[in-house]
Amino acid sequence: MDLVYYQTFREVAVRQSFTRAAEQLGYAQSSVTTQIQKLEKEFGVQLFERYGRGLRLTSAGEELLKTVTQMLELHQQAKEKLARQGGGSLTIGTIDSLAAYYLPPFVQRIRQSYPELNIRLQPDREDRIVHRVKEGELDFGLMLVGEPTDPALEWTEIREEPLVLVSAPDHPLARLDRVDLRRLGGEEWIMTEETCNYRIMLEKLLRAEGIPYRISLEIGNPEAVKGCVAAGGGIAILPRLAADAELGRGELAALPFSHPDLRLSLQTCMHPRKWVSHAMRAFLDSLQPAEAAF
Amino acid sequence: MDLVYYQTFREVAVRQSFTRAAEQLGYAQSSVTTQIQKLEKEFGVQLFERYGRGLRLTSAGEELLKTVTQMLELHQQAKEKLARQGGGSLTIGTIDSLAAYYLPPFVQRIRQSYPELNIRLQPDREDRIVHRVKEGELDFGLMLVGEPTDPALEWTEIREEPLVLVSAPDHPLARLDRVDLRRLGGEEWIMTEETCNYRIMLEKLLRAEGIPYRISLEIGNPEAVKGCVAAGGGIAILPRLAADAELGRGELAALPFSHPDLRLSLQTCMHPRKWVSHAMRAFLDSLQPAEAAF
DNA sequence: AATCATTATCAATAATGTTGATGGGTGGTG
DNA sequence: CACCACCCATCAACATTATTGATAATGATT
Repeated sequence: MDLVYYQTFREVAVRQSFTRAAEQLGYAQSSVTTQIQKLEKEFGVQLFERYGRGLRLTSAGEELLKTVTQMLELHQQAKEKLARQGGGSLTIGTIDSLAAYYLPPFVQRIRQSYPELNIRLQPDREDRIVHRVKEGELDFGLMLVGEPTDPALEWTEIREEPLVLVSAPDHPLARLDRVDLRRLGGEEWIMTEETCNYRIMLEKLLRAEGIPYRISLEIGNPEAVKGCVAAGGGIAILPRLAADAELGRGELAALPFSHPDLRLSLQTCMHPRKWVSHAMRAFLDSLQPAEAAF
Repeated sequence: MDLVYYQTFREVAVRQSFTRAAEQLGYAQSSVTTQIQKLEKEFGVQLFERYGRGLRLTSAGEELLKTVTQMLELHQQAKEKLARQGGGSLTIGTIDSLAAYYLPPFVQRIRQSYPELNIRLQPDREDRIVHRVKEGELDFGLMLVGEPTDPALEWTEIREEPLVLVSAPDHPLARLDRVDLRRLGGEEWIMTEETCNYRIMLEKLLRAEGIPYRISLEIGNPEAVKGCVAAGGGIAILPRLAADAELGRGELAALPFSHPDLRLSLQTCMHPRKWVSHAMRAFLDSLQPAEAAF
């Protein structure tokens, strides 16, 4: 049963006239008759009593009118809702550091623009995020990578994100003017999980250069890593944004070290055929640094 | 937008597959594709993300699914409701006497069979009932008539209803063995309204026979008529069912009078093209005395 | 009885829905 | 890596359904 029939039915009921309903809706009068007949056949009851001077809903018709009004209402609401794309949900997979130190302001902003939006921020390991984006469980992923890790996904760089080596403020290395790669030999490391991109990058570099190292502690949580480093448990590599606060407060020291191969960037990844809702588009755009007008 | 599209959409969403939804609904797979595309065009959003290994609702799709489920639910309910014809209303116009002494048991019975039915019992004058039945304001009328008063309506006789002349128990006429027409000359009458059918019949008869009479009191309410008669205010004509209780208790006396022209019958009247709901049909049938099986 | 206003009917036409064949993409397998 | 199995998209032919204008039928009004 077509919804336009219901609309016609309602119009006829309201105007108490086939003719005027037809005019109103831009139909020929005969079409209205046909449509109402279809409805009456569908439901197996008469909906109107056709008297000479006018129409009257039968009691069955009155019942149907109630339902039809609700249905048209629902349809209208659905249309508006989907058009605005205000509702719905946005499921983002990201890593702890970004969830804690990068995303909050953006999330707050999108919540203001789309109050009905249901946002899920799911911290996870990078490899799982990539997998879940491919499966469609996540609308998109946001993480720190050197290079896109999966060519089947669509990667967009937002900005470069510096890495820092951190130690306790009283660590011997922290007193040097410059720390070069070889000076790191033999240090005790506190590392994030094996799946962590920048850990992978660091290990690769150390191995390539033949620098000996020992991972005395592996912790999946960057907060805990910082705590252990501050307590003198070893040195660690972290995205600068994850350590900024502690560095500022002098709870951690940033080693004067840099290496061209340790370049990380903040990137989003999504399925190449992902359908992007208004809200998601807005969110993604908000992540992009403003570009110069031209 | 056809409701079958919504059904298809729901099926696809549930089965996570165009192909299986098509099988389930008896469509070709291409039809399902087309239908979903129509929906996506209608709402201007993508409803499914087509990944290689399966489908996934977009957040817009999830929103729509909620609405669609409600709409299909509503439609289903409406269909059942109208098929049962359980709900709806039944508006009956009738006269006081019948509303008070005849209809109650039938009304109770139909309320049990159709608990959702909204019954309105509207006491009114006979002429107004006929008018309102013609206008469609009433589903049908039930009244006492000698002959159908309006040929434009469809009249159905339920049974004959005797009329009785009543007086106070101590009235001189009440002591006679038989009262014939002429003995009524000069009596004081308490009458119902001018529009009352049996009053009209009586007056016509009295005039035709040249019997003098005086209407000392005209009361639209049969209860009040009985009260005034019992108080010795005069004699009155009433349907027997309206006086039965008082006659049994000896509060009123039935004069031993009868006349072949004073014949009344209980009849329903309705518009000839009235659409009769299940409930109304059942009610009308219940009024009819059981017929001999044959 | 004639007129007015309204709904119903009907056949022609327009619009829409459905289908089977086919193409293209994806993921799993040897 | 090529192959297969699976799935959705596309397309043109076809089937079905909706719409229309003309006209008939009906009931109310005068």
